[in-house]
Amino acid sequence: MPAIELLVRMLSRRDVLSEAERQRIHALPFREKLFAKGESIVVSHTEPQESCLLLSGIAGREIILEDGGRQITALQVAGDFVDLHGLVLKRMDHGVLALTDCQVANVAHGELIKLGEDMPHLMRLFWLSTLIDGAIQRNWTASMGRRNALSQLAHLLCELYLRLEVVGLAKDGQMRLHLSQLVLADVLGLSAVHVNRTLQSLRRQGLVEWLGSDVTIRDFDKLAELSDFDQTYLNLIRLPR
Amino acid sequence: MPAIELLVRMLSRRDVLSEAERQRIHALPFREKLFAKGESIVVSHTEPQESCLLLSGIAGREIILEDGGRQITALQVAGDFVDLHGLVLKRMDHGVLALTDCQVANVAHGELIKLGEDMPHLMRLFWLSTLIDGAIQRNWTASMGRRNALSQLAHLLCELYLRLEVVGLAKDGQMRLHLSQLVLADVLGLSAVHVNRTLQSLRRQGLVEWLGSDVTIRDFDKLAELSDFDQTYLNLIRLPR
DNA sequence: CGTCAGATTGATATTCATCAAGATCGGTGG
DNA sequence: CCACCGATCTTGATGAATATCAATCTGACG
Repeated sequence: MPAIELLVRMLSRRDVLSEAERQRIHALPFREKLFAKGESIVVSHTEPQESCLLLSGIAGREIILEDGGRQITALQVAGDFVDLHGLVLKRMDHGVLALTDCQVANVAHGELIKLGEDMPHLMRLFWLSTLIDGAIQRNWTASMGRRNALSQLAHLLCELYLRLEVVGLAKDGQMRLHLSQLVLADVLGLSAVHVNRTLQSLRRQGLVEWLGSDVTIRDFDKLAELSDFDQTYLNLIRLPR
Repeated sequence: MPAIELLVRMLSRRDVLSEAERQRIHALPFREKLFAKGESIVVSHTEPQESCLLLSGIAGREIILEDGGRQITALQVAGDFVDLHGLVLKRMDHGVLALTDCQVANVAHGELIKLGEDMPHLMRLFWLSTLIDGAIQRNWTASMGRRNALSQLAHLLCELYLRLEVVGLAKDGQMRLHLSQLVLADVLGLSAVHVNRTLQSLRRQGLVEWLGSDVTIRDFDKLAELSDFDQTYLNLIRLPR
């Protein structure tokens, strides 16, 4: 599968692509690049000239506070067009970090702008991709503000499961999440210790198994109920946009 | 000032608009509408056919949880293009509520799409507007996750001050925020009681005065320092986008 | 075999929520 | 003009959720 096909797949999940659009996307020139776990994919406060499509691995947007505290504000998985933001925002207000080894395809901003001007519908779909990020973000905000640690973690697992399923990386309740509890803590805004105890609670209730990086959702429905999960926000519907 | 001029002003703060673009925006047909405090501007899970530009007042995006808890995930002020989301996302995953009396200008989606197709640069600026919303959201996430109530509130006040200043609604440290502490609590993900005590602390430190709906920032720099505020994310820079 | 990152555990400290009771304030009807 | 009303703000007391600190344990890997 050519790298860029993942993008077609992600967009096709949300709208119908014409043959011409498909071809233009496949014609996009890109540079493949590898990042080891812990490396910065995009550095905060810089002005990137390319946008990167995540081909494999998990990346996180991070905001580092003055006191050294870190908040991961988003998780990106394969198929996500990480950093379309830079295309329009220019100067990054946050960094993107490889949370596992990551493979990305870099596409020059100029190419994307040209593509968008030629095919407004595709530009709207790129826009859509960032809006879905926004919708996810809103739901994280709701989780952090109004859910307890248990529901918050459960909600995150439901979300990640569905997102990975879309790109074929989750099935039958199973997925790989190579994330340490410390990273999870920075995602949820909790302490690592509390994440540990919260996870144990999910395990004790028989809802989740988490061995190394292999996660098994034992009972998605119960998990969804526990966390008041409503998947509307993931926009997993094919609509004319 | 014609209602739609606010939009021109908001965009001009981020990029240069050509005369042609200006004219096309002014030619946009719109319907003005009033919402009383407490009314829904956009109802969750519906599919709006128009996008609304907020002309005056304050609106909030809200997510209601099963247990009745509410999280306000964003505040919108005059000049904000509330609900451009609906244009591309179609089905709303959240509602927009008038937190004060609000005056809005509704523009049909069809008109916006046409405008965007004719003028790709304008479409990018609409996109930009939603990306700035996203950047703000990210920073709220960081605040909720990693800042204590005091810093979080201080951070919010710095942000609102700058955003209102852009549209001429804040000056010399003063702004009007007709928001109850209960609303503030739902914004910050705290209890109303705790918001009250946190506010008192800001007052005691001589950083903020809050009388009725008149807010005075006594010392913006200290407030910014206290909350580790970095305005990069508001994108208050005129750049070719 | 030693090392190191990550997971786990227990004890204690903080922050924040909850509950319940006044105090205040702006607006409204008589 | 005044009395009253509901909404909002304020305060105190108590409890729950989560953070912090400090060990210990585990498993992968050179």
